[in-house]
Amino acid sequence: MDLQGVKPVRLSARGEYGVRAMAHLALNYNEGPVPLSKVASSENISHHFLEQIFVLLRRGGLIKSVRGVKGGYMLALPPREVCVGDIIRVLEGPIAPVECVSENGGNGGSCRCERTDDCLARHVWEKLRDHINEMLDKTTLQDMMDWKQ
Amino acid sequence: MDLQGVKPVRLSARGEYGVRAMAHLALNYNEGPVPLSKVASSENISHHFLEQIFVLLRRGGLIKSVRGVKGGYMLALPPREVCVGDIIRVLEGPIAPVECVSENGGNGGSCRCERTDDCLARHVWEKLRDHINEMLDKTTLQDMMDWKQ
DNA sequence: CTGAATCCTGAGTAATTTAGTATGGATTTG
DNA sequence: CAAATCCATACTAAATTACTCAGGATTCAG
Repeated sequence: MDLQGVKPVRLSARGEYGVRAMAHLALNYNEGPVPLSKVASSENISHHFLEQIFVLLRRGGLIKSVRGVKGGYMLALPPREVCVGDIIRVLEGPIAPVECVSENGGNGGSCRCERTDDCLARHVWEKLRDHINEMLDKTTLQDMMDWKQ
Repeated sequence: MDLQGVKPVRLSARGEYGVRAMAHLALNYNEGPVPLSKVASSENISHHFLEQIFVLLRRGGLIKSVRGVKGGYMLALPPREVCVGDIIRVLEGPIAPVECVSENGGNGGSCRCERTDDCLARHVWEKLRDHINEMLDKTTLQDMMDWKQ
């Protein structure tokens, strides 16, 4: 068994691109819509793939769109009010290290372990899940811009 | 695009099973080797798949094996000295949310974003990576047993 | 009022990864 | 020697990922 290409606790390209694209929109907040082609080329993301990502972000209420010539996308809220956790959850679903401790998880979903209370590992997964969510929810797009120097 | 089956920041079955199996061995520390079949059946894990996991754990120095009848596996160190982060890294490689901030990553690997310094997202990934590793490195098998009541 | 720039929608797909299975060999104890 | 165990390599079906493809709808400029 090779361990090449095995990467734990990873985001998919959707989440990674999505956060980068949202940061791009944050930098242009209040300057009118930014066309998708602009974001795609400047962030080096496939145009069509980014289109799919923006569909999810729009449906999730994180961005607004303007159609037609001079159209484009813009943040639906000020950068201070959009956190990275929101972006990732909209693009990838609930954040959890294993199914057991996922939102819908518990025991209803496709949990790989049928025990609940007497599972020694469960508490680790819960703590990890909460750590990750808390950190991502505390970090806003504004924070990301402020870190830049 | 459906969001079914999309789960961010997940462990693979290898990591999840591995931690459960190690916890099982921890409960039997200093009581002689535990046969793989015992762990597999009691943890509801495929025998052959768990065999592959134990190969990695042994090569990683986390467990020792005894061959033959009455053989089996046991922790190579006391539960206090084995952390969850070690287990996951042995089974799944370096823990990082995106390639850019992975061990080998930086810019050498297959990073999806070629910018390094001026990437607004980078700092978020670094903080998230450090948060996750720190939490998993602070949690030992002994801690997991102590949490049980 | 037409053409270009944009957003919008759904289907399709090649490559990779995952979570195993299959097969058989090596070692030790009773 | 037989059974229980570990050890090693190769294979594979299903799912997922990261897109591409094809075309439609809307708006603005000239």
